[in-house]
Amino acid sequence: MILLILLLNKACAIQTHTLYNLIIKPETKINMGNIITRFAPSPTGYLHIGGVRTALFNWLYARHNNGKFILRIEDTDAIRSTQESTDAILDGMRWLGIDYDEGPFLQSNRLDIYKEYTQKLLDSGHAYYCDCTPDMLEAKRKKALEENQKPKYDGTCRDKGLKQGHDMVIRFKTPLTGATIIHDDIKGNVSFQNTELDDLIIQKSDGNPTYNFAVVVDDATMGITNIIRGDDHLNNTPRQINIYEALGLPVPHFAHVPMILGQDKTGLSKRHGATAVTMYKEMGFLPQAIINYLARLGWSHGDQEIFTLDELIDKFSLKNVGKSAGVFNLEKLEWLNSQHIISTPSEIILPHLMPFLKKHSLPVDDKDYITAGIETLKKRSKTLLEMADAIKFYLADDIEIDKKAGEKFLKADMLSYMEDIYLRLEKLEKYTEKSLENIFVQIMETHQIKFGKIAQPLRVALTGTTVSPGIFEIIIVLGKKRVVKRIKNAIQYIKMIKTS
RNA sequence: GUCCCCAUCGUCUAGCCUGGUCCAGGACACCGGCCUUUCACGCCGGCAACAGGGGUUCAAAUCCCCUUGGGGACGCCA
Repeated sequence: MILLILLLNKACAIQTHTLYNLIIKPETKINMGNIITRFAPSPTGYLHIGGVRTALFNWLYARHNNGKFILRIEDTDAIRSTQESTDAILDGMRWLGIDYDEGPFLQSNRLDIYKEYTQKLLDSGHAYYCDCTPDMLEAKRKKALEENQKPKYDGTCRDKGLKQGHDMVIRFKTPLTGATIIHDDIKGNVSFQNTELDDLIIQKSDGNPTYNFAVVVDDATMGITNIIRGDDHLNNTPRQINIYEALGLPVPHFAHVPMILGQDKTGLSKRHGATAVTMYKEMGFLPQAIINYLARLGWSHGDQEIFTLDELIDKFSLKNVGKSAGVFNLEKLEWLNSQHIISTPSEIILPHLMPFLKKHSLPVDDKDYITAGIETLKKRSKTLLEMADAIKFYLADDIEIDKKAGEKFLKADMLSYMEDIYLRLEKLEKYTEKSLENIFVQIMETHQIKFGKIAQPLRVALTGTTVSPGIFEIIIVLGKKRVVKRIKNAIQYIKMIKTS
C-alpha cells in the first residue's frame, strides 16, 4: 500500500531524472544500501546557508553509505510558498553540485495521502476535530505566558466528540502520561515528558496538513531511514515520534545537527550579512569551498581542513559531528576559497570566473589566454571577484596607468632603460622564457643596474599598477605583441611627463 | 517563564566515550621573521583556551552534581 502511494506520487512528481536513474544507471540502484535521507526545505525564501549545510550532511551521509538522497519541497503553507523560492533552491543545489536521486516531491501534490492518514488517526481515536478559534487560542497563549506558564493547548475539544465541520482543525491526541525518548545519533538519548507536549494541530482549517504531521507521513511513505536536520527541530521530535507510534509506523533514526550562529552568537540571519547561497556565488566563492567550509563547521576529521568532495564523501560520519553550535566565520571561508582556487585547475575555474568578466565588460573570447592569466592569479586571489579585478590588465586593450604608480616609477631616468628593453624585445624572434631571461641579463649588464631597478617600472608599464604576478610570468602570458605595445606606450608616457 | 540542547584559544576544532602519554594539538585571524622584482603563495616562530564551584580518584579537559552563561522550542510557520 505504502509502496503504491510512493509510486503514484513519483509518477506525478515533476521529475525526470528519477527515470533517468532507473534507466541509465540501474546498477547504482541495485548496489544501493538501504540508507535513505532527504532534504526538505520550505520554499518561502532563498536557499539559506544553514539549509545548505543540512542538505549537505544528508547528502554526504547518503553518498557515504551508498544510499539514496531525496529532495522534498514542503509547501503546505499556501500563502508563503512561491515558485521563485523553489527555483532558487533548485538552482542553488545545482550550483553546489548536491544532486538528488528522487524528487523534487511537492507536498502540495500529496494532499490525498495526508488526508488518508488523518482519517486513520481519526478512525483509531488518535485525533479529533476542534473548533477553537485562533483568537481564543492566542488569548490563552498570551495569558499563559503572562503567568509564566508554558503555553499549551488545554484540550478543550479533546473529548467533545465534534463532527467534521467548516473552519475546523484536526488535532492529534498526545498521550497524557509517560515519556517519549529520542535516540539521537548526535545528541544521544533525549527524554521528554508527554505532559510537556500538547494536542497539536495536524490538519489546518484550509485542509492542508501541518508541518509536524506532513513530515511524518512523508518520511514514512518515502521510506526515509535517517532524518538529519537542525537541532531547532529537536523539540518537535517527540511529537513526531508519538504520531509515528499512533500510526503504527517504524520510527526512523534521528540526528540533530547544531545550528550555525552569527558573530553575536544568535541564529544566523540577514542581520549578519549574507545568508543566501547566491550571495556567496556573487562574492566569488567556489561551490567546493563553500561545501568544504560548511562541512567543517560542526564536523571534523582530525586536523584536516581542506577536503575535496570525494574525500568528504569518503570520510563523513555522524560520529564526528559535534554537539555545540558554531559561529560562521567569513575569514576562514575566504581562506578555504583561496586554497580551493589554488588547487582547482584553471580550466575549471574559467567558467566560474566568466560571469564576473562579463560583468566588467571584458573580452572573453580567447579562452586559452584567459586560462593562462588565471594560472598566474590563483595564488593571489581569495575570491573570483578579486581575480576578475586582477585579470583586467591582461584583457583590456588599453591599460590605464595608475597616476601614483606612474609618477613614482615611470620617471625620466627610466627612459633609456625602457627604450633599450623595447628595442631588444621588438627584435626578439624566439619569445621564450629562456631568451627573455637572456635579454634582461644583457640589459642589466649594459646599464650596470640591478633587476630591482627596472622591475617595478616595467610592471607599471605592463599592468598600469604596482601589484601583479611575477614580471616574467606576465611578459610570457601577455605575449610579445602586447608587451611591446605597452612598453612603447610607457615610453610615450615618460616623454609626456618630461615635457610637461 | 516552562521544557530541551550546549559549554576547550577571538573563531572553527582535536583530545573527552575507554581518566595518567595534555603545564592541551591543528586551522583561520593577528603579530614577528625568512624567501623575494611588487603583491601574494610558501616556510619558520609568537600570542591565545579546558566557564565557575563542589565531589569521585593516587591522578580529571576527560566521570558525577550544582551554578553560571549561551542557544533552541513553546504557531491553523516550517
